[in-house]
Amino acid sequence: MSVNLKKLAEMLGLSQTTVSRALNGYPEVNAETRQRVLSAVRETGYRPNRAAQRLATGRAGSIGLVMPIAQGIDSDVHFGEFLAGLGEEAVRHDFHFVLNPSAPEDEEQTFKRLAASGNVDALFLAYVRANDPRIAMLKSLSIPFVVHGRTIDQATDYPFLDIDNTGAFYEATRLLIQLGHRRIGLINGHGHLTFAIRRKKGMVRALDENGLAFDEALSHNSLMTDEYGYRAMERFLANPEPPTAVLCSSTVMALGAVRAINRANLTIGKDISIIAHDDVLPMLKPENFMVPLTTTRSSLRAAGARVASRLISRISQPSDAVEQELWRTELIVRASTGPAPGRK
Amino acid sequence: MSVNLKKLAEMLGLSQTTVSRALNGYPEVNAETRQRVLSAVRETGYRPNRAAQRLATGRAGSIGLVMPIAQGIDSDVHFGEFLAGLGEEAVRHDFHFVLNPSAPEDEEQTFKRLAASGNVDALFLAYVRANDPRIAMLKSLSIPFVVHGRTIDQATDYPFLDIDNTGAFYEATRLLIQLGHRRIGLINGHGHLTFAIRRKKGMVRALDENGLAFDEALSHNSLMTDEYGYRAMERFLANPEPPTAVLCSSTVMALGAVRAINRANLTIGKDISIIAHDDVLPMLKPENFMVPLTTTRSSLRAAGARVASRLISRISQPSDAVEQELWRTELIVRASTGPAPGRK
DNA sequence: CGCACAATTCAAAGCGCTTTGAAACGGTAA
DNA sequence: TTACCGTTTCAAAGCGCTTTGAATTGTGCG
Repeated sequence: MSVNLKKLAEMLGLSQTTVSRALNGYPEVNAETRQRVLSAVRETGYRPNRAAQRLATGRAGSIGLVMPIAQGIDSDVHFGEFLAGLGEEAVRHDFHFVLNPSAPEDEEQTFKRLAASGNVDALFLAYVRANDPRIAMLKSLSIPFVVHGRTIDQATDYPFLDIDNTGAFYEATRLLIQLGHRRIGLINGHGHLTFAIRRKKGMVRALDENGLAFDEALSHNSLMTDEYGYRAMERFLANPEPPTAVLCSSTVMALGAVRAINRANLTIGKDISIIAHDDVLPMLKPENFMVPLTTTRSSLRAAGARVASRLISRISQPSDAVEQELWRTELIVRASTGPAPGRK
Repeated sequence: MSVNLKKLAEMLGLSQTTVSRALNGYPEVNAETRQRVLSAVRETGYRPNRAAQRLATGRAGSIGLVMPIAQGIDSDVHFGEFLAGLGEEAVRHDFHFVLNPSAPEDEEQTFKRLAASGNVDALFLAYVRANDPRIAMLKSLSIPFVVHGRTIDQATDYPFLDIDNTGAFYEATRLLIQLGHRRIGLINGHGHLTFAIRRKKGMVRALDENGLAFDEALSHNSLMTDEYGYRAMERFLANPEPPTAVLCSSTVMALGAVRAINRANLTIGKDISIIAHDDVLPMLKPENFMVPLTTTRSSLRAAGARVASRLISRISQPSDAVEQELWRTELIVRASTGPAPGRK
């Protein structure tokens, strides 16, 4: 059995109160006493029991997140990358996560349970859908939270961090149109997720402004993996009027799309242009593609770190301010975009 | 403020004891009483406070893991995939994780803290090194743990789950040799990690048996990303005597290697053969490569699920049995391997 | 010399739950 | 009737910590 406060106090001939205060940096403790306590801690390897601490203070030093997972559901690299960002920041404040795996259909329940459990000080929500009931629920929970992304049809009167998805794909599409492209495909994430909806919106807007129509036959929605990227592109290329350019919602999907293009013996940047959204995944850099990829960029990891930081500061100094951030993305032109074929 | 046991008991005109027992399925509670309690719980939305529960029982319902992360350290897809496996299993038992981010150099400390905190019932260790001090530490901690991987120079008298890395790369190398390859490169993970060491060992053994020598100039160790795969392959190809075949420790690295090969205008499976270890990452399937990849396969996610399952059963029924599992890998031949050039 | 006051320290209550040991109750055997 | 028993319920202790309110000591000053 390891040492606890009581024993430690006995050993030192002090009361638990004093020892506790010495450890938690209260000013009313004699400097010398504090030193004695600290060195005793070092000798015995004493660590406060977090559960007890939590019960006593009500604070947990942890951030709760729901991890969407179930048998048969593929893991998402993007989730991992975001987590890395959260972690990077949390480690600096000695916070940890309570990762609650949950089947997607139980998520709402899981959130409730997590909040009520007293296990976490704050919650974090991702994979936002257009009209997401989980947000109303979070608001009712009286525990700080930050949403990554934001709803569409609903009032956005809650703290969030989102990137300007509409703007990103608007700019990207505009660039393609300027380059003379008229038929542009879209390989997107799941259609019920708001980032996907907004990206499409941005694209549609740019098309509209130029008198072009969005062609549903050149549109794909799915989990963002290499494989779906490949299949989507393959399908596009089989179209009687194949696109001369394609927008991809992730470099992971772009990977598959590129493969399909190569297999069709087309040249990227010449026969067909491609722009992908780059979440800055370390394992897959756009500049390292055979033909370096033009991208709209925004670091997912940085977003994670920022969310963690906001959550943590919100915990230490509760406030009702509804912080909202909308990050711009960068449009970085590399070799995968070029003038539409038969033009120049 | 939400309902707690005391209030609930008052409302029902029962003692806390009875309510608690009713909820935890003790037999000595009148069936009717139990029903009353359960419906009251439903109405009030009562959730037991986990911290209190934990303090009282000493059990936490959670698995602790240390997430190696820090600013400037890239996240690892493989970690995410393993986590997905852990999650898949944990969700079925209503367990959750305490994810403690930690800078790699603090990991030992973090483990200690985690164990002492009372926050977790079990620990999990990955990224094992040849002679890993963390294992001795875990053993001294008197908390169940499972290691993913296993040490090399140390006695392996602790519970682990590992795959037969040596065997995997031994077989793979043998296949290449049978196909006539004499110069084989190795693109591996970090050199201090045991899986990398063992894979190299397997390769060396097969070479040895055929009178071939391992050439350090055709060997690369690093984090397993696309980019390093590319650079390594590029370097190999610049060698005065480039390899005719290459072994990759991950499909992610293979991705880069393939790119380098393409860029050099060589044909995979003809000019150069490639075999990669496949962790079954959903975002990157070997059969979807331009030239489908021959692989040694073992699902990282399945390993995660298995580790979780063992950890959980170990928690519910403590035992001293030291379970050890060594999973065989499958060698799956696809189009990326062919006879050595100038032979056949 | 005695009192007010700051500096330290302490005992005890309380956080919300589980669990031990005892009590209450009706029924049954003696 | 009394003793005994199984069933069901309860009061109270305790998990390890924080925090409140009081006690103790030392100091400066009138």
